[in-house]
Amino acid sequence: MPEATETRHFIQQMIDADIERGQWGQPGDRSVITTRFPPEPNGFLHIGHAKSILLNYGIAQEYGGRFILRFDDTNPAKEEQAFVDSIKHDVEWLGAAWDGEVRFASDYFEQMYDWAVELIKKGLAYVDEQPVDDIRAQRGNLKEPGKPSPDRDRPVEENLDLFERMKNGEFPNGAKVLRAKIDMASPNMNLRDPLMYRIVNAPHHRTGSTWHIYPMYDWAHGLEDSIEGITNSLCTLEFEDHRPLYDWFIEAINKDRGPGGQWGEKIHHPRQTEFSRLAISYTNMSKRYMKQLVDEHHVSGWDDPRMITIAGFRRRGYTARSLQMMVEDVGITKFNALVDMGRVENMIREDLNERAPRRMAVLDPVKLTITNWGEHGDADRVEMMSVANHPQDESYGQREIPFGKELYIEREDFMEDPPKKFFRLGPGREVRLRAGYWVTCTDFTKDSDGNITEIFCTYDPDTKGGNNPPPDAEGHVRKVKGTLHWVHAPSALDAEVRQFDRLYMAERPGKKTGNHLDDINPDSLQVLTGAKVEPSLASTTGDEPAWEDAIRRFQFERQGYFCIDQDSTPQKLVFNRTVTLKDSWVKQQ
RNA sequence: AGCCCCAUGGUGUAAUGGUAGCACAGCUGGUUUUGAUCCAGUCAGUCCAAGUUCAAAUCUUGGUGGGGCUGCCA
Repeated sequence: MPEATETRHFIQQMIDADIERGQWGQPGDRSVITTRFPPEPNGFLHIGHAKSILLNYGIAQEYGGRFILRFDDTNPAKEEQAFVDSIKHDVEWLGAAWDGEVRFASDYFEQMYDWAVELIKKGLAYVDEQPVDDIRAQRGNLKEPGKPSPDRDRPVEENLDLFERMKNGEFPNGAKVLRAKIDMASPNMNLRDPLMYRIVNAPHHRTGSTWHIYPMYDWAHGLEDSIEGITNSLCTLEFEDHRPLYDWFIEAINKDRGPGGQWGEKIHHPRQTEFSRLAISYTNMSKRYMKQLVDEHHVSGWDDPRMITIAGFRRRGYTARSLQMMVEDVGITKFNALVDMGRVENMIREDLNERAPRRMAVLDPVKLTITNWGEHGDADRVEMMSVANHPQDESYGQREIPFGKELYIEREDFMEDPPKKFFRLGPGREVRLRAGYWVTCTDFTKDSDGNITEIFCTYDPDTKGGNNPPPDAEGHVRKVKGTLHWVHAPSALDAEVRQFDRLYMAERPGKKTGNHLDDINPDSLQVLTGAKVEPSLASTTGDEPAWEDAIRRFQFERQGYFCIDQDSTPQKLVFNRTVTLKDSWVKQQ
């Protein structure tokens, strides 16, 4: 039934109040709301970024405002065009459509430079020529105030000259910096005369060799937001202490601006609000850790299905919708929460249960031969069985699957000496083969290691389609507890199935020893090369939904959800297990 | 140690001075040609202490616990 009252998180409530008050323009005008996602193009996006992207995009959508994608490319040493492309793809895949062209911080370098000059002229910034270690030592620490730099009171004209020469590339890396003149004794370290520019003589992926100085993040970020008219700068908790600095920079620029002012109009002052970043148990969101996993080949790449990158989730078979649902589920707060990985898995189960067509696949096959198949017709005959593609959704229709004398069933569905609660096959036991027939085990063979090599059954021709047999003379209907999946041996297709488990065994990887590699799960990847799948998987069939990313996903009945991997070819099918089905039998054992 | 932020069932959240609710997980039962899904029921919470108030999860103060801040990274 319909939703109860929709609850609004603290950021929405704040924006509501701002709009009502006319914080950004006419009271009541919702369309002024502008948000942004500002990644640095130095790596792949992860699931934590998805929260930020979807929050910012969702706000813009909700208010009828704008959502901007801006690359924060202020450090030429670490950034690459290739990452720009992967990030755009991931944002798009998530369903967040940005307004107009993609923006780049580097497009604003000239404007930022002019403002820096303005601050120098206002006596609010100075060039510091000290070595980096001296600057660091003077900054003090958490309990001791800093000391002013000997360069702090350098005359304006000299600062202007030096800064221009920095820009022109007259000095080597690290020779000089531009600093804001704020308060070396501030209890907030960010306010102890923070650096605004450093010299970096390196080519930039977009501006080439135009610049020899590059703005520091703290100087640049708020200005980028201001230039783009961002109303709400949403960021994670660790930037809380930086907010006073961002405010200071904007106010410093706005000093003596406005009507009658000598510097022009005041610039826009965005409102920053912090929320907690996403943390998921058994994972780590650190870009550094992820890079190490890739570089040291603990995984196959940034898009390894075990990675929590957006690309990894995508390749694993997660849908954008499941990620959207997850972000919605965890909500927006300032509390440092640790989301259980199980919640994330539940989201993809929920989505795929609804949307994935059903198929049958035997991952670890053992042969099952029906010994009386020839007694009720041609022993070589193949009967086509009709089965629903989705038990809860008739619109998915039915498909025909072959059934015959020789089948494969799952090895774990047979026990030589099964306990009472084992509702599957064992000597003398009868089970239903889904949409096939009921079969009773009459015999089996083993190899010298004790492995089951073949199972022999008789089938009941009165149970075609898996249906109950007719009642006996007294009106009793024979019942069966278990239903097994199977494939027809002669027509089954070979497939490789990659099964993934969590990459880390610890809830918080690296927490105990300080090294996340100590918590790596050695068995996080299991490749099954001998799987047998039903022939309909060979090519796309009409019942498959039009997945927005064209990745084909299925439920393999009684197993889990699987998608076709990018390594798959018509000659060699490769499936990735996205997630298992919930399994109360495993728990019971 | 200084400054900043946070604290509600197992987990994630709601309640904005007036009945502590929802979801997931768990457990019990029902349906079921997937031990899935679905349905019903059930367990379980305001970090501690003092104060303000007719009334406190909510406001105040103090504690406790957790997170963040000492890059020429973002």
